[in-house]
Amino acid sequence: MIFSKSCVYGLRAMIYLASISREGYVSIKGLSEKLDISFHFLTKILQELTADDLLESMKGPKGGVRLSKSGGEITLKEVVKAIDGPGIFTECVLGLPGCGSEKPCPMHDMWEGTRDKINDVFTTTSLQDMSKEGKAKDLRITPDGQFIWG
Amino acid sequence: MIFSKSCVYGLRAMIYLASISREGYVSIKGLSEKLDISFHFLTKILQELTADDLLESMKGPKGGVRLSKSGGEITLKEVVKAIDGPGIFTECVLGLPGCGSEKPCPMHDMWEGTRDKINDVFTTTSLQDMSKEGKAKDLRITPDGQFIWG
DNA sequence: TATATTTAAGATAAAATTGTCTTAAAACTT
DNA sequence: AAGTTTTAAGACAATTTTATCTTAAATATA
Ligand code: FES
Ligand code: FES
Repeated sequence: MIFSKSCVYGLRAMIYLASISREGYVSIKGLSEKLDISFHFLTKILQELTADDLLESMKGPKGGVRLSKSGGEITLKEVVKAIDGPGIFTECVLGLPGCGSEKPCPMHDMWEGTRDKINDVFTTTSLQDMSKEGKAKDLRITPDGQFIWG
Repeated sequence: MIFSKSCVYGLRAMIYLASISREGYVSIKGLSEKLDISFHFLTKILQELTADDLLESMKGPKGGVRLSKSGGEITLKEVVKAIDGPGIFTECVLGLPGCGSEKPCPMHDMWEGTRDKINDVFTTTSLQDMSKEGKAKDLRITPDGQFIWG
């Protein structure tokens, strides 16, 4: 798997949040049921996104989370970086420290272009792009496919 | 990290093996010292590659491992598949089962092209390509940079 | 103010990955 | 044939990731 499970769960949640109104907060409990993710685990992941200012949270009744800015202003890269860190966009594919800075590894040249492509597509794609795509074509964001947009 | 540590160690070892003669076997002990990888851990990884017929092994004095075919005939993809499995070349980036086969996920279209690029570059690059590159330019394949080609 | 709801934070547990150690089996050397 | 070297295999341990559970803090509502 290219991303950690935490990261995948975070992406699913963020794409869903981008598909709904940002008026008011969405409870994590409700989110976890809708997306079929463990409530406590999802809570932790969303806390990371809140700490990274991609989400705003509110305690108490009527509390929950919501995107801190419009879905069109949040890139997939921001979400991945907040959860898995920037590694996939920057690290040496052979795990050597300081990719490119000093002597690179043999795979550097073949990998750099691919990594740039990954970086480009995650930088230029927003949560809104994904939620529009998913909603328009009624695509899956849960394994069982029971998820319903809107 | 895009690949597991096992996979990275396996790639480093295979690239090095492609840089030397296939006459005779190379002891894993010597390999592990040269590459600065735990002997027992490396042994396990190379066993997977042997089971996958990318390496041949021989027990006893003068024993060790060697590439089962020339470095030009083994692709990076084969090595990755043997250790980490085919996931990165085939799986849904959102972790959903059966990417593309039934309803895809919202990220499918943006990801498929990128994944194809990863697949292409790992399919068209051989161990020999990497060992030639590394040897010609004296590049690193260990973190400390103490590794010496040849 | 008291109570219920909900996130925050951190302790704990389970599972997967990474790493080490021991014993067995095979092949060479003497 | 006996002893040494080396991979094979699997038990064991440490670490990281994933998941659960408990308590605290904040907010709304009655
Ligand atoms: S140094 Fe290895 S990918 Fe850049
Ligand atoms: S279905 Fe998600 S990437 Fe193909």
